[in-house]
Amino acid sequence: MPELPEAETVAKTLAPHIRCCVFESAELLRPDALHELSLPLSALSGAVCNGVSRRGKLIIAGLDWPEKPAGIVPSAIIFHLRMTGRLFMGEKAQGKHIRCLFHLRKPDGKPDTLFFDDTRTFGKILVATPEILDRWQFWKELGPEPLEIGPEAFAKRLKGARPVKTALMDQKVIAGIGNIYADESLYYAGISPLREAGSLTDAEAERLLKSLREVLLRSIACRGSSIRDYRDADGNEGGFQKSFAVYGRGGKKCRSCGGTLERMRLGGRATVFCPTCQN
DNA sequence: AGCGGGACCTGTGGGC
DNA sequence: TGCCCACAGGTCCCGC
Repeated sequence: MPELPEAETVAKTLAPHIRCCVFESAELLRPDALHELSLPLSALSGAVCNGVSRRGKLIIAGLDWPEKPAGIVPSAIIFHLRMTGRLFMGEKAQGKHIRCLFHLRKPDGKPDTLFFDDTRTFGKILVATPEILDRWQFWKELGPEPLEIGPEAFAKRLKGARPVKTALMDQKVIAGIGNIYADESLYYAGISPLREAGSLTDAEAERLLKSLREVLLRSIACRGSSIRDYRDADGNEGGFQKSFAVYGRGGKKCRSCGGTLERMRLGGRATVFCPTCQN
């Protein structure tokens, strides 16, 4: 799933469920769901969730400590859902791919459980301190947020001989863009995914950033895209998949020129574009 | 240095 | 109906 709009939607829908809840205990059903840099889940006991945010495709549950215990105290739990990770609440385990359970105590004293479910097991949980984040290369190198960066800074980051689509999907260049939103934004910007990243003019880079923002914001408004696995924290599908212009539409008609959309592989990923409208 | 390809997993859908 | 293969929203690692 989870590119930026899906991570944003999960963060938004998860927050009201877990904000102000106490983490009492956790069960790790699949050990490799825990990131190699993570503190053990036992370090969470007594933490209170102070909110849920997002950075790129990462979902971040912030932690407060009403009574600080001795020892190392985590400041956040970071979830990377990768392809098929899901976060949702429930009374008891549901589904056969639950990787981790977090037992919570709500402000009213009632129990609740946060589930981390992940069919393909690529997803990761990181119980982190600021020092751990400082050692996490992926985090340190994560590029700027596409909804915050300005056009000049964005243009400067698009460089090199590699295809512009590959650059867009590089989390070091810009955070949160995956296969869907790379293809969609390049289509709306009228730029071929094969163009050398460094060959874009300032005007083209600005157009690409504008398209990227518009696509991301439209998708966020639809609560993300559900191709197959993705659901928000309430179990609801997104709706933006109904609006795809090119993703998954190889061989179909371009909605702008009526020509046939071309499908190819680029950097190992399925890529769809209009050879007439994008150059 | 930077690229392409494969690996990591499980499930699904299409073609035969 | 059933089998096999290709493919799936993301990163990481290796060799060239």
